[in-house]
Amino acid sequence: MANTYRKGRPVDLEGRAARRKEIMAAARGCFLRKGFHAASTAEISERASISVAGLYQYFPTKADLVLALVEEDLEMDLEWVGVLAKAESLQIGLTRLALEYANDVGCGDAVRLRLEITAEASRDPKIATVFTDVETRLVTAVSHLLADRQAKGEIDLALDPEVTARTVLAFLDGLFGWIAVGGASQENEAFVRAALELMWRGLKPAAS
Amino acid sequence: MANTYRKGRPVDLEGRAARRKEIMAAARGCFLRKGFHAASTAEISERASISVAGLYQYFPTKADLVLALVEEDLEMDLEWVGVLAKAESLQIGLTRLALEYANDVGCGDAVRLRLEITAEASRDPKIATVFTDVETRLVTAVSHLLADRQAKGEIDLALDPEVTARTVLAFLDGLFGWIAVGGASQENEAFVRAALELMWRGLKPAAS
Amino acid sequence: MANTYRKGRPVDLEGRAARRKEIMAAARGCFLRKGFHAASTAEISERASISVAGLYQYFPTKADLVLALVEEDLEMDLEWVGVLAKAESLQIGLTRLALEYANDVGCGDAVRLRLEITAEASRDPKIATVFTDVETRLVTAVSHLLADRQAKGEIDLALDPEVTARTVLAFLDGLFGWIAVGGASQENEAFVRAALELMWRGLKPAAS
Amino acid sequence: MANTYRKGRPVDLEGRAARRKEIMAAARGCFLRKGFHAASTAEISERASISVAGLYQYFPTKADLVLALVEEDLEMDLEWVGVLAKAESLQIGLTRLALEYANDVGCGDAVRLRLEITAEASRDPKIATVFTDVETRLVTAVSHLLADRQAKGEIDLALDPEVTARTVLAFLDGLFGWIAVGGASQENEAFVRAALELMWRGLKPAAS
DNA sequence: GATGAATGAGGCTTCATTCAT
DNA sequence: CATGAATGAAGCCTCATTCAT
Repeated sequence: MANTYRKGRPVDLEGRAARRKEIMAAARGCFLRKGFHAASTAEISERASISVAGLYQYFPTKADLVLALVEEDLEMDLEWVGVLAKAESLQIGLTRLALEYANDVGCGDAVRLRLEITAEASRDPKIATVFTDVETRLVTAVSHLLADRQAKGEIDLALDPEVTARTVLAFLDGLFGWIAVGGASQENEAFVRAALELMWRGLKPAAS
Repeated sequence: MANTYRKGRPVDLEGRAARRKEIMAAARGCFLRKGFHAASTAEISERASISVAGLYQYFPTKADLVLALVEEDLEMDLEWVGVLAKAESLQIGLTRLALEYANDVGCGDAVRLRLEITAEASRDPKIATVFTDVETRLVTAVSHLLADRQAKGEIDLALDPEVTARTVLAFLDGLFGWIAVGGASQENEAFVRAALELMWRGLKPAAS
Repeated sequence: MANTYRKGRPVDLEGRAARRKEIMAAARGCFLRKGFHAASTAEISERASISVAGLYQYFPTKADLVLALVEEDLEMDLEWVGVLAKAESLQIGLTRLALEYANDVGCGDAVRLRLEITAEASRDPKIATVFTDVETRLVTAVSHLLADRQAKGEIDLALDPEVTARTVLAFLDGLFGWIAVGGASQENEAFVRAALELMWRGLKPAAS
Repeated sequence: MANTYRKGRPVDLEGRAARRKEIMAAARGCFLRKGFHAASTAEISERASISVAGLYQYFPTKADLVLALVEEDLEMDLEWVGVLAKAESLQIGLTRLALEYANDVGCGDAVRLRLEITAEASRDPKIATVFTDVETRLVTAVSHLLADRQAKGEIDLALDPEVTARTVLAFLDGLFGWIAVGGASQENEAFVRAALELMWRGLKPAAS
């Protein structure tokens, strides 16, 4: 009945997806330790327990692997916005998220990879496209979030949502960047609190 | 007075230093367009109008060339602090500096190179050392600057100078980073003004 | 009469043979455009609408595929001899055949493939064997043809049939080779006519 | 005085040219035994007693090496024409040249390489260009040669020099091709004599 | 019988670096 | 000091082939 029958060995979609993830995880590790250019396909495939030729059945090019990783990484930012939207207040939610981030070792990795991504985006046009695309969506999402919080009286109504969204995002980028490069120390928590506090003084409605 | 006499042909110290600078300038251009790893010594030496072997008489290793560039680049940050110290007010000086920066094309390059440096610092220990060293000095300098301005009533006395210094530096890093990768557009000026304004709301003394 | 009964699912001999031909046709196209070594099994199997693994069920090795193609190609030469044998006169038949050949685009392909075959025959012993074998048969066939025509007074009786057969074959090889690599132009017809005319002057009985 | 002075180690023009020749000789051997595609740069450089990287200082690409060889090889054909022009009669000169060729082992190699070149010319546009270019020059040269010999009464005046030039060249290509692939046997001499004799019957003035 | 998945071996090319001139 | 020449190691990618499904 079904005409989707195809002769021969059926495609193992699950297996392929899993292997793909494995490769991407391995690649993330390598890129993290060496950067996109210094990490070799041999290294990546070894860490992924696959042959080099096998790797090329999942990603037609090293550049494509990088690109997939970049996309995946950038998409994660959008998830934060969703999390923040559900928080009782933006300040509380943001602080919680930032602290969680500052203390998790894996998150430091994510930030360091982001650094490499940003650097590469300023050279490779394809990566730049993906980068700019996600960035635009991110700004929009945060704009809406801020507008929402303005309506709730958490943020000064005089601030333009979009410009402020960019400002906040830039600020967070800088903040996490400093934490990631300095290495996660115990002082990070104090630093994060102070920095967010300062930002918040700029965001909240002018004292009536 | 001291006997500086030396046998043989005198070394042309000036010439050497000049050539060194030329090489570093050429290297900066290459690293900017390709990154530290993707830029080759052949490429660099060609841009510097020198043979590849000649390059090795000024820098024993490609890594050393990178390091020299990193140091030079980071030192420039310290100069800003000096400039800011002489401004009539920190807010005015900072705004002027930031706008100047946002509009200059060459400065976008500097920021993009900084991105590469930061990314590399998170991997190479030697670069990390230089990086952290300059960072520390920078924090100290900005701390003093802030303390100075606190004394003049420009900044809230409740803020701890050192932590605030880090916060401000992180914020500026994020700000310039966003400008650099987005490409210098005309909207940059509005963005910079808004962002600094927001930061300033957080820094200035609480309305009495 | 003989008991041809066989257990299990009967083999679809026709289907197999057809598929084999398809693969060979696809391979011919690829080898033509890239040569034996540069054409990949992936490319061939794609053109043949079969999986790479599937290809290996028809030909145990790429070399075997090449060999099969070589055999098929060389056998075609023998067919010409048959055609020529039926012509009213050798000169007329040969001219007709040559012109037909020179004007057909597909025949240019055949000649170009023959070039590759000859080149490969000078290296690979297996191909050389097939090549020499067919060549020998060809020479024999043409020898008989020539002897036959000698008897009819079309060709000088002083010429040794075998040596002359080789000469004629070599001449035709050269002729078609020049046409094939030069690309089929309208001048080809004049060239073919002139060349055959010259050859014929050498073959026909000395003016009595 | 001379302003051609250049600092540093002077270029060893002789040495470079010699090395270049060595590499080309090695490449010729490899290409002969395996063909352009099957012969590897590793193999070639080993036979040339140079590192693989070193090879790339003389030829920027394997394709360039092939091209250089093709050019060199094709140019040799033009030299024959010069030799033939000085012969007492075209028939004598050609026979001498052909026999010399048929008996020399190295010449068989040259013909086999020519086969590969012709095959490759039908695919690679660059090689095709060189090929066609030399071919054109060759036809012109032989045309002049034939016209010259026509004036001396050696060749039938009714024959068009250019078309005949192509015919003769095609014939010789075919002839040498058959000799080269069959391997140099003792019967070659008889074959060559008979073939040339046949051709000559077609060329010489009609018996008065 | 036919397909998807996997892989060792190898191909071309480039790189950072050295050494003689 | 500066250049030409050379090279081992490595990088990305492809190939012919096998094997489980």
